[in-house]
This record gives sequence, structure tokens and C-alpha cells, in this order.
Amino acid sequence: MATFKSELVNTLSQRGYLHQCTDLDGLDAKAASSVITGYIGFDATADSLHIGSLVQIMLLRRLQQTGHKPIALMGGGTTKIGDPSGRDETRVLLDNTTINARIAMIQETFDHFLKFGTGKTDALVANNAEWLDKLEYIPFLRDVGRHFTINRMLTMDSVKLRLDREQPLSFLEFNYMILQGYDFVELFRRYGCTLQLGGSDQWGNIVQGVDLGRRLAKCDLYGFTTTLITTSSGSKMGKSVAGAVWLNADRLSPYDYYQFWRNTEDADVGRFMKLFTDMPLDEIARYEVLQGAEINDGKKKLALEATSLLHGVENANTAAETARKTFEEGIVGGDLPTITFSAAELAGGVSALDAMVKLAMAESKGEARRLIRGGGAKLNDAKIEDENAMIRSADIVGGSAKISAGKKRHGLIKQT
RNA sequence: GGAGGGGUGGCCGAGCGGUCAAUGGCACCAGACUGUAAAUCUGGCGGGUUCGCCCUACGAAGGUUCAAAUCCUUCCCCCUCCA
Repeated sequence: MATFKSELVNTLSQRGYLHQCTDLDGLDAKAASSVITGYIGFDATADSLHIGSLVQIMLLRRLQQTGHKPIALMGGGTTKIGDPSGRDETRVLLDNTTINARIAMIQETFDHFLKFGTGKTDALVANNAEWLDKLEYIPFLRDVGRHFTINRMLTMDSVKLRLDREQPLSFLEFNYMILQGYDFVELFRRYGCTLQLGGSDQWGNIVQGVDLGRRLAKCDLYGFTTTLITTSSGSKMGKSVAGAVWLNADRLSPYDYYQFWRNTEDADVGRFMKLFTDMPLDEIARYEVLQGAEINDGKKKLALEATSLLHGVENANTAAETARKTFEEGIVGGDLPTITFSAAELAGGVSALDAMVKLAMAESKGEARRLIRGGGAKLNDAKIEDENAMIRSADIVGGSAKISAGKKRHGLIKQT
């Protein structure tokens, strides 16, 4: 493995983030001799980021860890446009209120990964609405627009793919890359930011920004992208038993987040440790040599470390303990999703179907019914045979009844 | 503005008067096998249900028909070529 002069590039390279860089040697030299300010933009496409953004967040963390300054750029302005990269359809237009509310939620996530403040390498948050909202059309076209040729823009994947598939691309979306490019220059002017990081799908947008910087501000900017993180079996990361892997605790509990990592494929354990935890490389290497069932130890470590970063050590330990009890001892762990019924309701009997729907184990009673028919539903570890089975007070043992959908999804029923 | 093509379930994509809640593939869920892994095989995959059925659905609204995703009318949207 090539060795670089700077700790930053070494880390990014060794831990498996590097995909493309506009000028790796240049960046390396600069990182070795000075504090670099680098940014990544996050659009408010939902009120929580999900696992797909975690690599980017970790990237900012690495930047800070190796002595540089990260900027988390909130796309308050660009979200109003909608990035066409990798999409066949125009995004739904969002209003300011929604966008701002989402940004507020998203920002919380960063507090877990970055140290904010006013120091030299403290992270800061910016919002591109601050400058994009105020742009005047004609001056912007004259100052910035003239540096972009349609010829070049048409060759960008984000545009080309859409056109090739004969899907509409509105002029609104077509402007996205220009605005992202402009963001970079604006961040350079305001904060001396010279590095933009991002996922591989952002390469085109990033390069536009680097070029624009050269033309507009005569500055040397750097672009760096990560590989698209997929699982070893080729699918995109991002499904847990509870659905999408959200980073906000109220959308995905620490327990489910822990379980997501716990269920990592064998072949991914080492790679994910490098990307998503702070574990030192030599320690990771010790886990990478494990074979067969021993790999489960690696998965537990990975899950614990990754969950600690996002939800804190305490929550991670609780999640790990619940998982251990549930899967290794087959007893009830306290961190499982829970619903409660009154004594009267339980005396009369609560339908297992309703309980499963309430616990979000099934989206409809029909689905719950099918689950029971297929033999996938259990009450206190005994297969539910009757689709109209009732849960009664007698089923509550040791304070709760455990209902399961498959082997991995469990919920508790308690009496109020 | 003119000519042609098209809008089907989470996605791709068949169907082109009844046997269509709609073939097939992907994704997803469950079962078997395992190590809370992968691969493989099996079943499921709109909602409700007293399991008889009922409701909602093939861009939207009307119409023809005993019967329409399929035919007709109007409208909306998309694509391609021409101007």
C-alpha cells in the first residue's frame, strides 16, 4: 500500500474511503503542511439522515481526527432544487418550513460525530440557503453561468443518464450542479475551504466546483469521493429488520441500529470496521483473520463500536445486552419494542393480529395473518397456530409476553 | 403548432373485451439449512373478512357493454421527430 505524507490521506486510503481524487498528491502535500478546511453537503431529503450518509459523516470525522477542519453544509438552498444525480424522477418540491425543520433534525446527528466550536479544527455548520436564496439571476448568470458550457454539462452522468433513459430533466434540476459548484467557491471565500468530499455519485458536481473555483477565484480546490458502499453480496447497504436504517434515534432505535450492524455479512466485517468505527487498524486485523462462527465476535464488536459512536456507549451496551439475552439466552431483553394493554383488555383477550400490527411487525392484519399461516409468528417462543389467536393475561409471564415475527423481530406485550 | 409513441402493483415489464387483484423478473417478508452470515431451495407478497366473499386498483373524468386494464370521448402528463 502506497504511503502518503499526510495523516489525512493515509487514513482515508488505508481505511478504504478513497475512490477518486482530483489531485491526490496535491491534497497530500497540502494536508501534510497545513490545516485543510473540507466540506460535504447534505440535502434535507428526509428529516433524518440514513446509513447511506454515514460514510460521508465518517469522512468529516476522519478529517477532524487528522487535524483538519470539517464543515457540514446543510443544503437549505439546494434542497429546493433537487439533485438529479442517480434519479430518474424529479424530486418533490419542498417548502422552506419543511426544509428548515428537517435541517434542524439532521444537525443533531452531527453532534455525535464531530466536535463543533470556534477552534482551529472545530467543525462548523453552514447552510447554503444563506447565499443561494439571495442570488440575483442576471448577475449570477454573468458571473458564474458563463463558466459552464452546456456541452460539458450534458456529458455529466447525472444529466446523461436521465436523457439516455428518455426521462425528463427539468431546467430547475439541470441547474443543481451549477449551484453546488458555486457552493464550493462560496465556502472557499467565506471559510477558506479547499476540499469537497462526497460519494462517488457526486464526482461530477464536485469537479464542476473545482473548475469553477479555478476560473472564478483562481484558487486550487480539491475533490475527493468515496466508493459506493455496498455489501459483499452486491446490494446497497441500508435495510434493517425495521426498515430503512435511519440515524435519528426516534426513527430507528439504538437496539435496531445495533442489530443492523450485528447482521453484517461475514465478508464485510473488517471493511465496515475500518469505515464505520474508530478501531485501530491492527485491532481490526485481528478480527479479520477469524473464520466461521468466530466471525460473530467481530460482528458484535462492530455493532457495539458503531452504535456507540451514534447513540453513545450506554445505549450501545444496553442494545448489546438486549441482543445477547434475546438471541443467546432466549429470554426477554428490556430494550425490545413494547406495547401495553389494560388488565381488562387482556382479560378479554387481545388479538395476536392486532398486537403484531401495533408493534409494526406487520403492515396490515392480512400480512400478520399470512405470517401466522406461514409459521413465522411466535408467542413466547411457541408457534402461533391459529390466526385468530388471542393473547390473554395468562400469556404474560415475568411481566411480559414476547411476540415474534421470524427469528429476528421481537416485541413485548405488557399490562399497564 | 404538426406527426408518431407512451402512462399498469415498491421498481422493471407483459396483458389489449370475460377464465385479471392482473404472467414474468427484481426487491421485500417468512420457512428449511446455518453461525442473529452468504448461497440455495420452498411458500408468501393491495386492504378487510364471520374464509362465503366484500372493497379499492391498471394517468383523470365520463361513456358503450350483461362484462373494460383492455373499446369510445374529453382532459392531464411524458418521450421522439418535424416547425
